[in-house]
Amino acid sequence: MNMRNTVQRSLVLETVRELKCHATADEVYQSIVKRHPDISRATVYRNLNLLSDLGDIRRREMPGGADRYDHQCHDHYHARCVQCGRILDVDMEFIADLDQRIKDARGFAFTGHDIVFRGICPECHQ
Amino acid sequence: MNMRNTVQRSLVLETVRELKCHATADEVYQSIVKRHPDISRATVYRNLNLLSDLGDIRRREMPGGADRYDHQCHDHYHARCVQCGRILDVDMEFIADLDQRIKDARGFAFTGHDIVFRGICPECHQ
DNA sequence: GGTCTAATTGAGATATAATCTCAATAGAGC
DNA sequence: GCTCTATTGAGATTATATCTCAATTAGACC
Repeated sequence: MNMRNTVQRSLVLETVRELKCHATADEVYQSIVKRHPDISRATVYRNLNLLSDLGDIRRREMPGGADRYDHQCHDHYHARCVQCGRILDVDMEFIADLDQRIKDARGFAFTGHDIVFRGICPECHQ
Repeated sequence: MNMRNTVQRSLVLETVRELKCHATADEVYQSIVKRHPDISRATVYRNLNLLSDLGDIRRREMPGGADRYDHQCHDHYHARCVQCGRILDVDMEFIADLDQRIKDARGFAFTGHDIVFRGICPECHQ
């Protein structure tokens, strides 16, 4: 399977990088469609998936909301405002050995973990 | 606003308790509809929300999947099989002071956190 | 540059999760 | 039993994401 460089694929990658953090697929689409009105949502979704698989960007599945796409691929934690849904990076060291603290894995083969803090963001509690 | 005891509300609560752990709204609905074919999905969703607000059950929003409803209301962590989507409880002490380790809260008022481990469950890696 | 071929795209249908609308129903207080 | 209004059922709607398939096009080869 020979991968091709397409205008659309480049646009998706550039846009995720430009939007900096935690853009949803729809935000990426809305941003691209302003300059390229013919791009299809399906193309945006397809390329977000492909670029995530390639490791160029990282998909962050969020509890209670749409998936986010992050130009930062390193492991880090997030906070979500329960009022507006905004996602912020959390400034905290990554706990690499957290799964070692599990007392009984019951045959589960762990590959990673996510921590999402809940709270109210400054904008929301006025 | 006087809350009423309805057959449907009782069924939803009982069913979440019977299904023990992590049932999705659809699983609750499918379970009830066998004996009460006239119940509406909307009623199940409405009551799951109401009972969660009352604290009788607890909603667990899961990254990459439907919300789960838990008869156990205490804080604990979960693991999700990235192949089949199954959710399991994790046997690990709850880290009550985790949000104290955040270096810069940037005005965020934290109310809690969720940890979801990723991995492959025993059934899936055969 | 022209041709070939399969990867990719766009448009729209489909799937899934959840909520909303509104007329009909039925708890609960009297 | 009567009344009031919370609640329900049916179906429409919204949001998120994927799938289908014919048309397009990137890249290889000449």
